[in-house]
Amino acid sequence: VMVLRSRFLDARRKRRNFSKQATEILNEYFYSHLANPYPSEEAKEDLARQCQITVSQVSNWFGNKRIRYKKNIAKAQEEANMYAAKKAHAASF
Amino acid sequence: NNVAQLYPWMTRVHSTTNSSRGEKRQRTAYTRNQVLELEKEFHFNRYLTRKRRIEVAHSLMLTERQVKIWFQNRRMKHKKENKDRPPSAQSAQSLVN
DNA sequence: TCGCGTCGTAAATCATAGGA
DNA sequence: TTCCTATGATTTACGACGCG
Repeated sequence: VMVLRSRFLDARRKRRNFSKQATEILNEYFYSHLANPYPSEEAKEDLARQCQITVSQVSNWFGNKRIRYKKNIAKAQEEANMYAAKKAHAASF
Repeated sequence: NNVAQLYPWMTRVHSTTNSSRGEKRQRTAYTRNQVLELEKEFHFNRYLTRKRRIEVAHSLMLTERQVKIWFQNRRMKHKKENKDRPPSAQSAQSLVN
């Protein structure tokens, strides 16, 4: 279909991936709250500060993460196990 | 070993608008013209009267519900733009001295 | 009880970033 | 450079809850 959408005036084009550290912080929170990965407004604000991004971006990240996790449970679980192992290792010190 | 489990949030929640099997929820993409007209209307007034909503819905081939929801979403978008956005004026707030 | 408002999110889709 | 997938943002559509 002719998606001759307004390819102009779209902030999405200036998108930049988050820094590796930011993604790491978000993933650690996500996997350490896997039973209920819905950060409160306050938690989002904390994450936003730590990651140097906006609260909206934190919300977008969690929304995308949840949906994509569901899209491929198997693959996502590998990552989940990885973070669990990492956490366990860190706790052993 | 495998710490990941199937928590309730991981289950589909929207499957279908109603009735029987057939999954896959479809998200209709409004045409450029529909969005253009809706934006014009929004610029005119952020809230629609029942009467105006019916007129707009009919002229754009949308349901009243779709128009109502479009306006609700549009208002939220507007709010977000004027919130996360305005670091314009004075970003000086971190003057802890 | 209706009916429309906000808020937070689901799910699909868009648009580009980034890497082989 | 050319694909192709990963990723962040935006767009429809609801559910939950508030208020008049």
